[in-house]
Amino acid sequence: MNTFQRFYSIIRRIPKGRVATYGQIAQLAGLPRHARQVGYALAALEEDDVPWQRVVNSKGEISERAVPEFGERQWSRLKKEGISFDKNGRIPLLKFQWLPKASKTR
DNA sequence: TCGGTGACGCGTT
DNA sequence: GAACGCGCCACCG
Repeated sequence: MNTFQRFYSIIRRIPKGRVATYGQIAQLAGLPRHARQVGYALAALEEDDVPWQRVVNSKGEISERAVPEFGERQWSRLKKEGISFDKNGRIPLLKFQWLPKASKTR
């Protein structure tokens, strides 16, 4: 299993209505400080079986990228999952961040 | 092999 | 809080 797939498997565990940060994904994958690689992995993502929209940066914002169109799609998907944004366009992590240990089931 | 780039994050100023 | 600097590493020319 390569690095990317490790990240993908973690991301697939994020429950609907919750979000996780890049750094968090890296840490859960056993690779602390590899947040950047997580972003790179998502950029190279093709499959649609990974809830990439649930991954945001440490400030709770949707990271900017080459094609703004994807950012808007991410925003609408999260909105549809019940996640709300504050007036700064950020997600209140204290309320929506996924906490693996707190979420039972293994 | 080398250097630039990139969905990032954290400590320092 | 904003601006910097640096660590990290896969990918590409």
